[in-house]
Amino acid sequence: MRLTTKGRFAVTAMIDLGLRQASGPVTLAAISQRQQISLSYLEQLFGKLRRNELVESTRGPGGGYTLAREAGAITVADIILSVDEPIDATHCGGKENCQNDGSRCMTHDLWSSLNSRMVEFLNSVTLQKLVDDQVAKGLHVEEKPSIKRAISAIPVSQTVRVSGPNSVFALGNAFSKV
Amino acid sequence: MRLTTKGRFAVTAMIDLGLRQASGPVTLAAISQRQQISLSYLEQLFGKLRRNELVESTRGPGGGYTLAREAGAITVADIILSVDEPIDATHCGGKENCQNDGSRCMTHDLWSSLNSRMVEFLNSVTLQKLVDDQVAKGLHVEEKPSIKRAISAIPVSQTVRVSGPNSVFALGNAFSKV
DNA sequence: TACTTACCCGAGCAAAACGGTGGGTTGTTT
DNA sequence: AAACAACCCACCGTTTTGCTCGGGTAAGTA
Repeated sequence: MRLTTKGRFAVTAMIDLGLRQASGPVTLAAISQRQQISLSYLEQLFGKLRRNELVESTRGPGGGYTLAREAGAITVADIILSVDEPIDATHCGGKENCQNDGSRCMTHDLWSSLNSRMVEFLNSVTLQKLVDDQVAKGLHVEEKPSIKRAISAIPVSQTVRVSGPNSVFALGNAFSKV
Repeated sequence: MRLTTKGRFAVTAMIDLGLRQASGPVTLAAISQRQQISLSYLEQLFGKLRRNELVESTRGPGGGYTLAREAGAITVADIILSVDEPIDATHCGGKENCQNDGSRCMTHDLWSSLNSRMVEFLNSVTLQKLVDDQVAKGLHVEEKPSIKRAISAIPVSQTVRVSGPNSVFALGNAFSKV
């Protein structure tokens, strides 16, 4: 379990996806603009997220990404472990060829335990929780309903296509929670 | 809060120090041999640990490092934050110049909250806890009392000097818990 | 004083990872 | 056919990682 900005970008992008996917697939270009992450970098991240079956992709116009399962079933650990493949902090590569003077390489057990506790914790935080937090904060911070206007203004005109199999649920109930 | 092998090495070395400091200052050379970490790399890590007042050093023959306070008052977060100085995962450097289309840069609040939860968790794990775990595992894994023999065999002959102010408590009650 | 030990410090260095760019392809829809 | 957007891959400059080397300095011992 490594924890770098790479994993943070992935979580940020997934939250953005969780916030917007109600109105159909979300394009990486849109996430790139909103979250200020380069498109190609997002492509790399979502390639890994897709191979780890956290997101699903739809090609062609009106396509984009959606969550592969509900946000409540995706944890922060899932996301981070997908893009930040773990590294071994052991010099002996998992084998037991590092005993020197009686105290044999305590690195294994030590990190496997602390690591499992870390994963356990990050597994307790679901994407749904982070999305909810974001919605709550967004409402409290900006008191005027500029968000709702923005949401209802964005999709219709340019970004979202209202016909085709990719946008069946298009609008109407989008962000009904808000 | 970053989490790399650097922080792991630091924690590993600190556990080694916590296990051995009862018999006086522990040299980096000894930790280097036991934990298979290069001496100069350890020097860099312990330089940061000392500047963050987690360890104290004693120079000269018989010198080495000791914990600056009891192991129960040192947390994993203390260690990791000492050697792995944090980095900002925000593109806008703490300011609010990243609002684009209504949803202004949610990275700040998001990561500050998740980050504080991470630190909170790693702050709940003390070095004493890790040392105790290590002692317990060490006793269960190797059933024969080879550890005790090793401990009582090492200091007298070569490594530790029995005179001088650095080794007053030298032996006798060393590792009395074991 | 001379000597040893061991912390201290800085420069440097190969390898890896980070974050990003560019160009091209495949598939879908209009 | 044209537009769109996911997909794929190779490359790239920079930073970080781990580590080495070489010297310097403080504290003890003979």
